[in-house]
Amino acid sequence: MELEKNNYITEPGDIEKLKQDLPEDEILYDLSELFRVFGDTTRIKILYTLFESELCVNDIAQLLGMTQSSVSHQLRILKTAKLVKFKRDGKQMIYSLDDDHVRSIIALGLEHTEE
Amino acid sequence: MELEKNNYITEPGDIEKLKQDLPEDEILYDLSELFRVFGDTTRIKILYTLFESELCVNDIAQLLGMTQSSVSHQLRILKTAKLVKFKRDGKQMIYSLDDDHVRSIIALGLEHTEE
DNA sequence: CTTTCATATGAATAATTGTTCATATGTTTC
DNA sequence: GAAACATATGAACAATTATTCATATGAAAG
Repeated sequence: MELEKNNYITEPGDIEKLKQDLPEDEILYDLSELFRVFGDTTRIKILYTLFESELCVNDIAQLLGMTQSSVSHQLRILKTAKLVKFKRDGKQMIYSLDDDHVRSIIALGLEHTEE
Repeated sequence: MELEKNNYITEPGDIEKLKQDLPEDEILYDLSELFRVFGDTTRIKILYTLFESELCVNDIAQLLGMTQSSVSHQLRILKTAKLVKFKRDGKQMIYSLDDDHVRSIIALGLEHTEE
């Protein structure tokens, strides 16, 4: 039988201190939620098509060889995450990137994967 | 009945041109795969704990109130994605962030969510 | 070499999620 | 107002995945 012993690098008190340094659960949840949106091939592809020009739903679907329905579903998720915005033009909805974070986040991701 | 008509913003030929500008499928898949790793609350939390100091598995588990098994499973995914690295110290495995992309990607993500 | 401690891993389960199909909403044209 | 077109949306199904439980590996201590 062992007596009390502590092989940990951190002292037991340190754990408590580190725990307090963590951001609130809600913030970390929102953060992971954002990345989850980027974490799907279809959505990444959609975002990429919008890098160059704004496009309507049908164009995106054709470009990616996907159904209109599937693209529309995914656009909704991208809208909710404020990654794309849209305007109406007659019967069509024209989608475009919402802000420059999209570009920079994807660029950073590429830097990592390309290593 | 309508005659042939084209309401699209893009000309039919443009679609083909845009299609060629898209990166290869594999690159986009790897990219979404990377973000999928960030897209889980547990893994984001683990990464965050490693922002301040390197830690062993048990410390991380205590810090986050999770089981050792669950943390270990997630660490494996983070290892595979080259987001964390580790060294052995006796019986313990000491984990730390693998490169600075982790910090910058998370920082960018926070910028977006905090808006 | 047996026990203990720290971590890893495999299988099973539960929950989440992307796509499809059918249909609804909304706009334009006649 | 009816028909045609563009997009959105709800339900169902299939696939992916995070956690748990049990157990395996591997190191240190006696």
